Amino acid sequence: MERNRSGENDEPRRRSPSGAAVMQERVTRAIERAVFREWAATGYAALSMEAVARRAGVGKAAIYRRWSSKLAMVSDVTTRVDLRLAGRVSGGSLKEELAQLLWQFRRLLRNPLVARILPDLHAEMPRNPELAAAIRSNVQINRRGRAEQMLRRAMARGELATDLDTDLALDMLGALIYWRMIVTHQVADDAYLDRLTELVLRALDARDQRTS
Amino acid sequence: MERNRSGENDEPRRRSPSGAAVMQERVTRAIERAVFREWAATGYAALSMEAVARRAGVGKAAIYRRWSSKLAMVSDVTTRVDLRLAGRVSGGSLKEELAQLLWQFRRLLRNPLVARILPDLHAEMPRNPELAAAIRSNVQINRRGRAEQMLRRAMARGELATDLDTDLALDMLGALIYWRMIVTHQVADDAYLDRLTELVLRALDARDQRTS
Amino acid sequence: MERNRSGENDEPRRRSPSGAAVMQERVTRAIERAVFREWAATGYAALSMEAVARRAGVGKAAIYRRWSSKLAMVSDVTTRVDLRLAGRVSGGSLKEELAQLLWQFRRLLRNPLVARILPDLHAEMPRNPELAAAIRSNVQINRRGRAEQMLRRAMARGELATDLDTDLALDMLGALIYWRMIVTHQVADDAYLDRLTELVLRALDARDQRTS
Amino acid sequence: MERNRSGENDEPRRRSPSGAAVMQERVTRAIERAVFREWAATGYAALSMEAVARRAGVGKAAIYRRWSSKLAMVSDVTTRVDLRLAGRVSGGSLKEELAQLLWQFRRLLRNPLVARILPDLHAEMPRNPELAAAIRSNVQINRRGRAEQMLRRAMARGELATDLDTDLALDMLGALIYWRMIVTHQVADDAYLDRLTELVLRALDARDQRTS
DNA sequence: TTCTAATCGAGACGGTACGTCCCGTCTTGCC
DNA sequence: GGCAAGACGGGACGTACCGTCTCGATTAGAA
Repeated sequence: MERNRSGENDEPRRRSPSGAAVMQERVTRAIERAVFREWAATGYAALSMEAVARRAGVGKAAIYRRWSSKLAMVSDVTTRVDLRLAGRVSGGSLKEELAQLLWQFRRLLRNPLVARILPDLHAEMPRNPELAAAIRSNVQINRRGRAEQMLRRAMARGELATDLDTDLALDMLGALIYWRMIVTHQVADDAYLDRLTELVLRALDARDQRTS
Repeated sequence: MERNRSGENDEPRRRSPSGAAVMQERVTRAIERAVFREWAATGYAALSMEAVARRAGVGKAAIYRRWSSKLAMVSDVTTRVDLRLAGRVSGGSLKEELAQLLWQFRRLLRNPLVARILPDLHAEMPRNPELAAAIRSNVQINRRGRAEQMLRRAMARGELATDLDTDLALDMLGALIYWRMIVTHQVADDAYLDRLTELVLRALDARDQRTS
Repeated sequence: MERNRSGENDEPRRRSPSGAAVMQERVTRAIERAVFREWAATGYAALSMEAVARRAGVGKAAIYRRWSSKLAMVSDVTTRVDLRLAGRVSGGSLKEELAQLLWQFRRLLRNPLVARILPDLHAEMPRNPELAAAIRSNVQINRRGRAEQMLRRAMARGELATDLDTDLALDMLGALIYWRMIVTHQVADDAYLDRLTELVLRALDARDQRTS
Repeated sequence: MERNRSGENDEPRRRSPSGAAVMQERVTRAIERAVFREWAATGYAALSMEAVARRAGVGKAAIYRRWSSKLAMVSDVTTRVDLRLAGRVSGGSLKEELAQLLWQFRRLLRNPLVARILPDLHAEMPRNPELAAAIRSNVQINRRGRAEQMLRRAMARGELATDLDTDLALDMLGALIYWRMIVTHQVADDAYLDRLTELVLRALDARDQRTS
């Protein structure tokens, strides 16, 4: 497992433009790029701050000035991926919206970086309350909020009972794909998602309003 | 993140019994215990052989004599734990058996060592094919097998349709509790398990045969 | 043979002065002191880099950054000590200068560090050409040179024959005290040095010029 | 620096002859042979008990049953060499006996094993009182005693003054050769020994009785 | 001749040190 | 004041020996 040697950094090192706080931004970008490259090359556990700094052509201090630890850096960088990969959910029926949600989630989990860092984050959470809080507020609530809105819209349309067990319903939307892809590492192809959609609708006792 | 200091090992160090080749067995046990405790405390990536040796009151060589690497040690030791914690499932109806299964799974995940080790394991699997294979064959298949037998018994009793989507059904049995307890760290109290039981039965389109 | 335990280092660890690149110099000094202390306590063969680092309150890397091996460190550090301990020799007569030389040498050998390090050095020399060369050029030639000048001055004054066997004479000046103090570990008190002075003068066939 | 591998021992391993306490003797011999071979191959510092045991085809316990440490083993084995190399001193005159003594000493110090282990012993003595006592009683007193008898014979013959400073005289006999060969590593050829003989006689104020 | 005690080779035991790498912090001098 | 560079103390890596201890087999001398 060969690492970078001195001078093998990927950044062009043009200091001259001499703008202002432009440099800091450039440094940040260079670090982010380096994190992704190193991560892909070595995996999370073997990802060393030294290698990231070397690859980015940056001092270690510049990294620690921005993030307090490898995990913090990595989870922050990851968050950007998450947001970029998330999309809007809208459609005429619960079934359509549900399918969009599941497909989006699958797309997210198919991103190799996400698939590798998510379990790391979940594993670290019980050992690291601050991280846990950050993840919960930034990622889960966000995602859960969007799913909840979808359910509420379906209730408003009469597709779902208004006394639905929302809590449990929301768990179902994330749990099965995560379990399938991250925990048991089985395939989750289109057919599986179709079957899963039907299962969820059945479990939620959904009624199709359009055909009535 | 506090580690052991010199002399803080957990083993009583009684050499005197002096029986036979008992010592080697005792050393092995001490190492296994230490692996679990260290793992729970620091996580897989930060699990150091030195800390394990220190905690077990053992020389590093004694560990390397048994396993060639951290991975080998960890995947060997891991395969022992699940079997010990698993129980039997039997009862008159699908609902009863399902409840037993869910309660057992919750008991397993409430074990702090397991709760901390499992996500680490899943995080490590995609980076480590050998470990993944070991886990899959020793743990998951075993557990999935027991759940599948439960479903088959219910089919035989007429509680489930014989064309049931078993694959998806099995996912449901593990996914939600795991998601709830390990991924999102929400509470999974008795009421939640009750609601979950009902949800699963509804999703599987189960029919209660006793009342007919 | 007790070694240092954690925290028992001899250095006060005051980082605050914060002057300039003073730190590197301070670290170097601390290592040198530690080398001498450890050497005297355990001998060259048992001198471990870890013990030196511990005693100096320094990381091992700080040592290896300065010297590539134990030998390099030791032979470099050694060459500094002799010069500091040497003194001037001057006086009206050969007898007086000779006495000064012997007393100086005794003072050197009475330094416990020197008394323990010198024989180690001589023991190591035949096994280690580089060390031998370093010692020879830095220490022995220096010392021998000063003694030779003393003899030449005595010749100029007519106290010694000009065809004196200088080689042998120089051996005599060092050999007996070393043998007495280092090899056989007998006492070398003032009376002994007086008797030795007379013996040397007799062996060299010296003539006192002042009384003529 | 290649060492022995398992099975590469030099001893034929014939247990069958089944004599009596013959085995212990055979083991002892095998160890001694192995010590010399290893020593020659690696030097004292790198001489490991494991390698000696391996080379001798013997368990480590068999060595430690005989000697308490590497140094004890080595100095014991060395002693046998010393005794074998020592000879008698006898002749008609002090000059002749003195020459014999010096030549014998040179022969001893020319033995590479002796030349390497003697300084090790002297270096270890101040750190190891037991070893010091053993060396002093077994080696030095022995040797010093033989030299003293030579001086007494010379006094009886009238070649030396009866009020001779014996202490100092004895030092001279050992000091210069040791200094020359072991400490400064200069050559000590026949011419040097001749000159040294003359120097000693002059220092002792010896009178040749045969020509008078 | 049988039994008991000692010794054998083998190798596991708890340790220490090796020289290297990386951690996260701190210092320096350039820009 | 942020930057890159890199030294700092620290700790873990996997290996080699240390000196001790345990093992079952072999050998010893006394009963």
